[in-house]
Amino acid sequence: MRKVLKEIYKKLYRHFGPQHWWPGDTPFEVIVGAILTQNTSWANVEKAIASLKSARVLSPGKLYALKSNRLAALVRPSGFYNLKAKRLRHFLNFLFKVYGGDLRRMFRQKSAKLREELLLVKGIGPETADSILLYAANKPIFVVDAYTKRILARHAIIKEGVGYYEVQRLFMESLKPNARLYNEYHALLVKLGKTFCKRAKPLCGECPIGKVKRQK
DNA sequence: CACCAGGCAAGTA
DNA sequence: TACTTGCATGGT
Repeated sequence: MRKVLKEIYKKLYRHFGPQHWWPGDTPFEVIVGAILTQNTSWANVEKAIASLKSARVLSPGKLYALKSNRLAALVRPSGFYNLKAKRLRHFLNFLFKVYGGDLRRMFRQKSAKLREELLLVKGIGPETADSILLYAANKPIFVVDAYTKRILARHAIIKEGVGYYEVQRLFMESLKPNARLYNEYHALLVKLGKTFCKRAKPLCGECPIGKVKRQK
């Protein structure tokens, strides 16, 4: 089992190559993207980020100073705009209250502690918290999503319906704690999922990891 | 037309 | 604990 996940990574990387995921200009942009992308395609998130940039408000202080309805209007292209405006606000409240609005200070916090704090923010669940830790803070925390579970289940590496933390632990106990690796691996799993592992039509025959030896 | 996209909170049982 | 639903839009 320890080796299976490494083998899958190699196959995915050979097949798809590097994904250049989360090309945000700043860590703050990545965090905003992590909240806006919830249940939303990345293309629409980019439109929302672009509108924030053109309004020149894509920084913690500027965003914090916006009225809620103005913020909602700016993030409208990403969908769920009223909800997401609130969620951004909740995060900013936390950031300013606990870390004085200073992201670098926040990232200096121990990742386990920061993770707990992020999960207390309304609108930030496990996947978003881990995305922030990995993609914005560059901490070696593995991000699990629906594709990750589905792909592993299809290859009989896990059972259907296992919890987020079980899957996360599996990755983190099998791989060295390397943020660069976790970053690429998660992105590759999403890529594979979109290509071959949709719910409606499983195409595991053509899947590049289809022939991985499955052990228990 | 149905279904999905890089989820989460709140309500219910 | 484990489901269910609202949240809103744009692409395929």
